[in-house]
Order: sequence, then C-alpha cells, then structure tokens
Amino acid sequence: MTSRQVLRSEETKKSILAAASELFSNRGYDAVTMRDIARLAGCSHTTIYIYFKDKEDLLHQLSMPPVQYLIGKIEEIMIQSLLPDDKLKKMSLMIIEFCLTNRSLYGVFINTKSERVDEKNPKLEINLARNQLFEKLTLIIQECLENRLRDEQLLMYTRIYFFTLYGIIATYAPSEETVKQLMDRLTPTFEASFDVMLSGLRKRADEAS
Amino acid sequence: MTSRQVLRSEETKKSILAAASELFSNRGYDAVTMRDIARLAGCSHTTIYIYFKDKEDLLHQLSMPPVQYLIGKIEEIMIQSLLPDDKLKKMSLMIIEFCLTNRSLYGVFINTKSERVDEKNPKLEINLARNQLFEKLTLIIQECLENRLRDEQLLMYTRIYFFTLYGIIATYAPSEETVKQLMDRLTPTFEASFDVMLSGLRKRADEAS
Amino acid sequence: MTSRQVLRSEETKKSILAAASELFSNRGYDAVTMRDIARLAGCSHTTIYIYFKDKEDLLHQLSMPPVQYLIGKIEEIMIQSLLPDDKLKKMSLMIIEFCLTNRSLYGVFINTKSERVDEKNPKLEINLARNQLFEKLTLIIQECLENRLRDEQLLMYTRIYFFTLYGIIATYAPSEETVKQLMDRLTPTFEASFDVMLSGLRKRADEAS
Amino acid sequence: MTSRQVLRSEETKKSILAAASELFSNRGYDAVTMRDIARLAGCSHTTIYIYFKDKEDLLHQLSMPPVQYLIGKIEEIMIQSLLPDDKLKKMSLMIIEFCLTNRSLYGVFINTKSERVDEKNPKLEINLARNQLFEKLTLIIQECLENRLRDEQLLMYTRIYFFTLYGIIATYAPSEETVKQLMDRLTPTFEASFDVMLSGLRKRADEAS
DNA sequence: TATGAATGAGAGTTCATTCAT
DNA sequence: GATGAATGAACTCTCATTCAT
Repeated sequence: MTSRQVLRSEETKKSILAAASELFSNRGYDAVTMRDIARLAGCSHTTIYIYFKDKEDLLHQLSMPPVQYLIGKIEEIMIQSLLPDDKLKKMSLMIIEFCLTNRSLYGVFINTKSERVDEKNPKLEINLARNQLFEKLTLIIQECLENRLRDEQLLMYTRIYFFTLYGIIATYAPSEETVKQLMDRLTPTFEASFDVMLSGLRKRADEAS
Repeated sequence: MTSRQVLRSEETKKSILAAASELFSNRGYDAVTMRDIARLAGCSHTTIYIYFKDKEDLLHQLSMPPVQYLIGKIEEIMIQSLLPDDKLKKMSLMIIEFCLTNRSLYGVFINTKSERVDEKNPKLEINLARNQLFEKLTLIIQECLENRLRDEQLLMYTRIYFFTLYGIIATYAPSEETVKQLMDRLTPTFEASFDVMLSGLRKRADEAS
Repeated sequence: MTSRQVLRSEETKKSILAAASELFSNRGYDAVTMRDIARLAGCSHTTIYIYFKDKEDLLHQLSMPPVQYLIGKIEEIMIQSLLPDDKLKKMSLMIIEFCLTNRSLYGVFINTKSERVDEKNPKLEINLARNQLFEKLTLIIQECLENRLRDEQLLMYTRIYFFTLYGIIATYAPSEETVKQLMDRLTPTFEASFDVMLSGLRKRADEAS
Repeated sequence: MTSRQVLRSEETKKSILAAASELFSNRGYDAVTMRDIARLAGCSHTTIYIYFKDKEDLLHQLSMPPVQYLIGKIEEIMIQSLLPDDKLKKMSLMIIEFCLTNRSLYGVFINTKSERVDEKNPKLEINLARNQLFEKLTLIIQECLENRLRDEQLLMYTRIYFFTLYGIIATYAPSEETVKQLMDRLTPTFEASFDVMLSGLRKRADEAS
C-alpha cells in the first residue's frame, strides 16, 4: 500500500467518523442509518464496514476521542491560575457544552449502566474517562471549600454538585435547539446554578465544622 | 356481555399494560416491539390493537394514571401543616421515588420533547401533568423563600432546583437496584441535596434583596 | 323460532345489506371492511357471518336485487306508449343512473370477465341479467331503426350503442360526485350523446339499405 | 461500476417492471403485493425498493413510457397528409390498441381520479398525458367538422366521441384474448363505431348551424 | 480499497374470520 | 340469534448487513 493510499484511506475513515458524529449528535443513534452516514461522508455505505465492524462499533470508536479531548481541556483549566470558584464554573460550563455538543454520545459517556457515579473498577474504557472527570470535579470542589472536607463528605458534596450538572445536561439534551442557542440563552441560568450550589455547599460545610 | 367476558377482557388489557410497562422500562420504548409485548402478555400482537389504537397510545395510557396518582399525592402534601422546607423535601423525595418506580416512564413524564421545563401551552396531556408539578414546585419554593421573589427570579430558582431533582432521577434511573434499595441507601444524600439547594437559594435571595 | 324472531332476523339481514350496499357504492368493495358494514348496520361484525358466508358472498347477494329492479323498470318502459327514440333515451338514462348509483356493483354487473357483451350461455346469474338488458336494448334499437336491420347488423349497432353507454358509465363511475350532482350536470351531454348515436346509426342504416 | 454490473442492474429493473406489468394487468394494482412482484421477477421484495421509491412509484414508472410513446405516435399521425376522418380513425384505433396492449395501465392512464376528462390543471404527469391526448382528439374532431364549432360545442362533441372510445376500451380490456385477436376480430366494428359517431356529430353540427 | 446489488429479518398495522359464550 | 374476544395471515416498507466484482 503506497503512502498515498494510506492517506486516502485515513481520510475516508475520518470523514465517516465526522459524519457519524454529526448525525448521531443531531438525530440520535437509532434514528441515523448507515446510509445516512455514508451519504454525508461521501462514500458508499459498504465502505463503512471496512473500517468498522458494525454500527455499534462505530459509536464506540466515536465516543472516546471527544472525551479524551474534554479531559485534556479540563486539565488545562486545572493548572490555570484562577480562583477555585471560577475554575469550577468554567469546568462545569465546559462539561455542559461538551455534552450538549455530543448529545447522543453524552448518554454513552455518562450513563453506561454504571450503578454509581463514583464507582471505581470500570468495565468499559468510557467509564474510566467518566471517573477521571469525576475525580477532577472532586479536586476542585475540595479546593473551593478550602480543603476542609473529610472524604465521605467530599464524596457526597461532589455527588450533589454532579446531580445538578447532570440535571442540566439531561434537561436540555433532548432539545432541538443548537448548542450555541442553548448556551447563549441559558449560560446565566447555569452560572446561577453553580453559585447556588457553591453557596449551599459552603453553608453546610461551615455548619458541619 | 357476560361478567366472565368482562373479566377476561380486563385481564387481557392489564396483562398487556403490565408487559408493556416492564419492557418499556427495561429496554426503552423504541427497542420494544408490539410482538415482544404480546409475547410477554400471552396474547397475539393483534390483540393489543383491540385495546390500544397504536403503540403510542399504549405508552400514553400507561403513563397517565401513575402521574395522576403522583399529582394527587403532591396535592395532599401541599395542604398539610408542615414547614415549607419539609413540604419541599417530602415532595421532592416523593417525585424521586415515583420516577424511579416508573423508571421507563419517567422519561416520558419529564422529557417529552418539551423545549423548556417551564413551558406553558402543552400539546399532550402528559405535558400538562408535568407542568402542574412544576407549578406546585414553584409555589413551595416561593413559600420557602418567604415570598420575596419576583416572578423571573422565582422561575429561575425553580428551574435550578428542578435541575438537581432531575439530575438525581436521571442518575439513578438506569440503575438495576430496586427502588427500595436505592431509597434506603440514598435518602440521606438526597436530603442533603435539598438542604444545599435551599441554603444556596436563600443566600442568593438575601443578597439580591 | 317465533315469528317475532324471524322478523327481527330478517331486519338484521336487511340492514346489513343496506349498509353494505351504501358503503360498497361509495367507497368500493376493497376499501370497505366488515366492521364498517357492521357499524353502519348497527350490529356486530360477527353477525354478518350468520347471514353471509363471507365478504364476497355479501357482494353477490347484494348485486342481484338491484339488477332485477332495473330490469323491471326497463320492462315498464318497453310497454309504455312512447316514441322509440324516447324509450331508448329514457332507458339509457336509467341504466346510467342505475350504474352510477350502484357504482361498485356496476363493475360486477357489467364486467364479470365476459368475453363478449353479446355472449349467450352465461356462467353467473349476473351475466344473465346483463344479457337480458342487452336484449332489451337490441329490441328498442331495432324499433328506432324501423326494423330494417338484419341480425348481424343489429348486433353490431347495439354493440356500438352499448360502447357509448358503457363509456359514459365508466367515465363517471370513479368520480366522487354524488349521482344527483352528476346527473344534473351531465344529463344534457348524455342526451346529446344518444342523439348523435341515433343519427349516426340511422344514416348508416339508410346507406346500407 | 463495471458494465457487467450495469447490465445486471438493468436486467433486474426490467424484470421487476415486467413482473409488475403482468401482475397489475391481470389482477389489478391493489390485489398485487410487492412480494408477488418480487417472486415473479426472481428477486427479493426489498430489491424493488432499490429501484422504486414505493409501490405507487412502480406503477408510475410503469405507465409513463408507453403513454409517451403513444403520444409520439399520435403526433406523427397529426402531421400526415390524410383526410381528417382517416386521421381520426387511425388515431382512435391506435388508442384502442394501445390501451388493450397496456390493459392494466389503461385504467391508470384514463382514470386516475380525474373529475372530468377535459379538466385542465392536472396534478399528476399521467393526467398531463391524458389531457394532451384529449386535446389532439379535440383538434381532429374540429377538423373533421370543418372548424364550424364553437368551443363549448366542440368540447361536448369531443366528450361524446371520447365516451365511445372509452366504452370500447373498457368493454374489451377485461377480455383474455390477445390484442391481436381482439383487433383482428373487432376492427370492423370499431371502424363502424367511428363512422356512426362522425355521421351523427356531422348531422347535429349541420342542424345547429 | 471500495462499491453497487441484493437480501433476510423484522417493524407497525389492518383485516377477514373463528371461537366461546 | 347474536356478540365480544381473539387471532393468523398478510400488507407496505426499512435497515443493517453481506456478496460479487
């Protein structure tokens, strides 16, 4: 195989992934057909089967890279010199935007039959990523609350914060508005949510100590 | 029509509803076929069409009664002589328990393509019910915050509270634990969540006024 | 069986026939369901099977009486003291109106796989009736042309006249207008058609003799 | 795509069209199922959907080409140097032969729920074709009657002529004889019909002027 | 590598008909 | 005699997937 061929082959695979990503996001996994993907990718639907075992495999291969990207971004925020509260807000908005951007995938990302959001020992790679994210969230929340929390408290608080975050995502994921529309319209509401959470958590932490 | 026939007819309908409920819960509406339901209900798939116009009608008939029941229960709480905070907590726990009990339907209940959770003018009866619930929530939150809120503030605060509630539900709905197990294990966490939310909302309301 | 029961039984059968007749006429045999018929007849769909072997049997039992009625009417006209031309016109209009009234049945009436419209030796009773009609038509046409025609000529002329008649019926049978609307609107056209045909036939008969 | 593939594809499509044509002709559109067609065509029923959007599309693709062919032939006749009467006869015979050749489709061609045979503003392409034919008929009839007719007269006369033509077609379409047999046996009758019509129309036109 | 052709399984739904009462 | 309950066969159409080139 010449390097030209390799190149072309890789391009085809990329275009399939791009097409699938867009379609899954906009219409949901079930509503998208292999032919839809092929049409948008500019190839035959049979070509998809050269690169991917089946439709599900396509979904799986599709879900990892964006998550990795998100984690990278989150790590960048972690080392920025910002107030903890601002870090948490920035990170939260980023997670929301990410999940709404990858709407159909957010389900895969957040929800793959994991009994508890804090569960270690994940079965799928995707759970690994989710847990990484949960850890980062824990870290920042600890920072925000000035590291006064015991482990079990911290876990609970992170869970509580996570509920709200997940609630936001789950509320707007089925919407048919674009991510931009949603974020433009709702960012103030989201930020208010974070404020409320942080205030509440602080109050409780103060009372507990 | 003899009473025996009536009885048999009612039993068939019930068994169809039971089968549909179970299957929708476990696999989701789309993934379940009419033939699946019939098989589990122990009848021919055509029999379903005697009792239900189509698949969607089955879903609707399935989802309305429990929701009506919930609303009744909530209304009972509303008129009890309790502290506003306790009413809100009781009501919240009840909604969570209800949604986890009717797992597959909670999606229908909360999520039927409604652009906004606060939207008026609903197209389906199910939306009506959801909006009723949202209104009750609004009322109690206003009470909790001593009626100091302007409308737009109140709306935002209710939404924020709703996010957390929905987040809890969405987090544990996919779990395979029984409702009882989940409630026993997590009620303290849920109550902590409500506390945190209320504290946070109060703080913000104080600052705003 | 008491006479009261017999009476009631006959009424049920009649109401089924009436309902079927109306529905077949308006919507066509295939588009009508047994339940449609039962609903209009005011009985259960299973009751139909007491009186009729199946749907087709219903159609057959349905098609004979109106045809008999038509033939009776035609015979009345035959013995009236009218000019032959007027008889022919009256009879023609009557046939058209009849066929449009019994739209779905006219097909059965005129068209049951009969190779030739003049064929003797019919397989079905319905063909018998049609042939009777054809004979009457032949008689009047002979009258109109002053009995000058030889048999083979007469046959051809009747056929030709029949084509026009049948063409009219076949043209307007699929229409969704009511019979009354059609007859009101088109009677002049129909009468002109008869005139044209008669003139033409006379001219040709004159030349031949 | 290799030429072998193209060839095979075309053959499949042809075999589907052939099968559909035969079945529609013999049993009528509604009574034929996609699986019937597939069985006769020697392919899977899903294959049909590769070449045709749905059942109706199949019917349409089936009916258009022959109609176009007929119109072409008619136009050829229009410009030949023949006596008007001979043109009309030739054209009429051609239409009859065409309709009998495409028996099942003649219904589609002539009868697609068109309120009036002279209606302008057609919804389907097939109606367009039929109207074209009606216009040509009108033109020649005007010629035959030496252009003496007013529009409304001409319209009525064309309709009358059309009735006869349609009556002939409708009479012999259900026959199981071959087209050749029918034409051989009946052409004299058909020609006599045209003569009668023309004589009659002329007589009436004379009297009216 | 890539693709058009082709398919089997299966979806929701309808309907004439039979069964049990 | 009459009916509600129930069903099997069949309908059109879709889709993920495989085959042959």
